[in-house]
Amino acid sequence: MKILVNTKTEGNRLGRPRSEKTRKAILVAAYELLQESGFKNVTVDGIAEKSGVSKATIYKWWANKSAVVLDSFFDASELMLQVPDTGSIEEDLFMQVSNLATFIYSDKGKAVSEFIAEGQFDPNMANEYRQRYFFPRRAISTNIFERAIGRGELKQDLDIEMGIDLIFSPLFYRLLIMGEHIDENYIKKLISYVMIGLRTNS
Amino acid sequence: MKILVNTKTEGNRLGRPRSEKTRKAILVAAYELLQESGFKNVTVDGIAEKSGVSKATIYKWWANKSAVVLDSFFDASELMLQVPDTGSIEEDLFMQVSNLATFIYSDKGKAVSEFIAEGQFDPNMANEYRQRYFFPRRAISTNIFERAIGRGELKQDLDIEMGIDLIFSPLFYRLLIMGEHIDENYIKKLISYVMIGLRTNS
Amino acid sequence: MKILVNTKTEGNRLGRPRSEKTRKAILVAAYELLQESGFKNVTVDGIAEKSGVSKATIYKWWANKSAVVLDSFFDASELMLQVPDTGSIEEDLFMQVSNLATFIYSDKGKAVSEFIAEGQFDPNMANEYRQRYFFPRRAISTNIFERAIGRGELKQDLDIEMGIDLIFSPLFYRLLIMGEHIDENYIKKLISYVMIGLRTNS
Amino acid sequence: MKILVNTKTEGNRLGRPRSEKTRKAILVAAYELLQESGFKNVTVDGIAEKSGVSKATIYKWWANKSAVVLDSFFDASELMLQVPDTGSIEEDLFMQVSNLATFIYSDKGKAVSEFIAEGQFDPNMANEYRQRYFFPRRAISTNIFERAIGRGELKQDLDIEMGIDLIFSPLFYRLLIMGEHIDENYIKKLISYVMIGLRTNS
DNA sequence: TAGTAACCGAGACGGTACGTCCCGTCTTTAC
DNA sequence: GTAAAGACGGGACGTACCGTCTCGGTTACTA
Repeated sequence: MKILVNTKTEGNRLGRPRSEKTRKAILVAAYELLQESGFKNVTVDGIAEKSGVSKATIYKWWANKSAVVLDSFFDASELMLQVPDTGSIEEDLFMQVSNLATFIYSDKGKAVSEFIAEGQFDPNMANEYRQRYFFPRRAISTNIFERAIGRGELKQDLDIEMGIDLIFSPLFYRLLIMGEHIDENYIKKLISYVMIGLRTNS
Repeated sequence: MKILVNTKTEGNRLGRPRSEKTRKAILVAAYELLQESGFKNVTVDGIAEKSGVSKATIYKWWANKSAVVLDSFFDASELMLQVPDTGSIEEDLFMQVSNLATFIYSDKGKAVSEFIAEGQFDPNMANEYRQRYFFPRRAISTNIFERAIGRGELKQDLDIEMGIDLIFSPLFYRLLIMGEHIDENYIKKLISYVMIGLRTNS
Repeated sequence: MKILVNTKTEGNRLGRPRSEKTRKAILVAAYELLQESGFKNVTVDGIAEKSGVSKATIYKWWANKSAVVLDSFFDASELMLQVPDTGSIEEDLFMQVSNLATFIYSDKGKAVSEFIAEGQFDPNMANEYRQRYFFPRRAISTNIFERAIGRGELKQDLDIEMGIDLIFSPLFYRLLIMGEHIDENYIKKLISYVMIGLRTNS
Repeated sequence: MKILVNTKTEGNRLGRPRSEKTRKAILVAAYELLQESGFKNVTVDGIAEKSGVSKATIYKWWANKSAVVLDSFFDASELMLQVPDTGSIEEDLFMQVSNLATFIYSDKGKAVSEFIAEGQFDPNMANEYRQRYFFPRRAISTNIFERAIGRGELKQDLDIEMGIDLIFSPLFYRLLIMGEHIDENYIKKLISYVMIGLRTNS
């Protein structure tokens, strides 16, 4: 499931092997700069200086600034995705959405909206974070919905993809377009509204 | 309702008045470049050259590139917002959402996602397009919802803001994050799912 | 006779005029760096930093490092070319050659051999210093020879170009290829040897 | 007389001996690149790739790019220096100078001026080509002059070094500074002019 | 015939400079 | 005062080549 930006098939043994220390130094520097200054203000020169690595080395392994920074983000987020399983679809979804919301509004999470923004101008980047960030999260939600269907809580013929869209998209709409935070009440109400339409008896 | 980027004009009377021809030339050039090359590839030098206007003049009236280009977009979209009123909430919403979707996926509309993207790095810009683009559209939706409540179609105590979020946010989620188009069937199904939760009898 | 690298026809009046201060700052910085570090170690970044001018400005007016540095050299050498006229061809030539030798072996003059060197890889540069440095000097020598012919000292049908070559080329041969200095005795002996072949009665 | 760049070999016996095949491959590749692209455009990476040898190996045996390329030049020029002996100083010198001129203006010989150029910035290199290229040639000229003195053609107390300078330096002056070719007539005239000054009866 | 020292290919790496691009500001003259 | 023309400082970009290094693997003397 995890798609890496660059590893160049580990099986190569010819020549001097890539320095793990260097790779890590780059990612750490990139991530720190991202936290300090935000995506727009991170520069490759800056990463090079901070990490003590030459620009050429950075450009050898990553296509451009976006690629390094994105990679540094995933490298830093040791992202044990939790799979909520409380027995109630509302509970499960609430946990997942509010965890996500908490992260997205946190210092560490503010990069997410910057990545989405940059992704509008850089299709490769967009594809990358979709694969590495959003798809794994949607997979968990799919699981949550499937279990709920199995328990008879939700319609048998439910369009799960749309269910997920309904639950998560307001979060990003508020974040990206309205520029507003949402709170727990909003999430609870949202879930309760949506669930009515998805239930067995509706 | 319409908020302009720059007018400051009103009360000034001394000296040569601002040339309307120049203003228009800038906006037209900016808009054409936006269509041709996308937001990122528009440059102020480019606008100046294409319009035969000096850069100083552009910077005199607009704060930066984003401001001109955004303004050119609104100047070009002679945007008579239509207020659907079919007597059915589903019909009204379907019209509004599918119009919006059609636009957003069109050549002219692709700028919207670029503006949202740039807005993540430029709060002023974000505020600007919110005021000029999104709030007017939400106002119409509010009207649609209020009429439906009045007709008894929807709950009396409905949280209209959240209703609007539920209907519109999947469109942008798919656009900005999933990078996918949505079709009429998606919109219809979406509205039908959501409406169940908002109806009087639910 | 003087051929300038770049002035772009003084008659232009539109737009902000080129800053003489900036031009001078660049040339001064370039010349100082040339003296301090030698041609190879001069960098455009260095000139930019030392002069407080942006690299873009430098590259706007000069094609590359060589062009600026060469220009700075001529700008610094306020080169009142002296035309010796002692009444004796030997005296005249001795003055000219030993002046040249003194300069070429001085700190300021060591750039000349670096320019010639660089000229082997950059035909434009070679042409430039030929026009600005060598041709004017040869013109003076031509004058010296012509006067001597007029006085009857030298053959009427003398190949003046070759005469000049014979007098000056050993200087550069010793400088560029043998890497040796020549002294006054060498010059005197050289002139006396050559003159025998060029005299009327030979 | 022949001074090699690197041999250091002599006394070593332990370990794997240096591969002659590798040495030759490097020199051949370097020389071909020199011919194709000129000195400035030869890169060590290029030599390594073309020869199938690693950069480290190149740097193990030569100090830098200049050293390899210069060495490749001498390796390629199987330079049986001919010693003209026609019985006439004019004839002997004409043969030597015109041979040199022909070479210097040929494709293979254009490297000479590039070496001289590079030598201005790299004293080691300058010393190297002086020892390997110019001194052997001057030795032959010395021989020619000495024989002529022995035959009574030239002055007994002739400054031979200066005689050689006078004959050869115009060739390089024209090549390096004027950027011009010289032809047979030039050489003949040059020799006849110079000889007058050097003869017994002058 | 086994050790071992030196050789060698592959290629990663730090460093330094390059020349380009675009931003937003400033400085002229012309209207 | 408005405007065109265009010079300018700043700052980042991505590229190129240098010379050094670190691996794994090879080769041929010497014990």
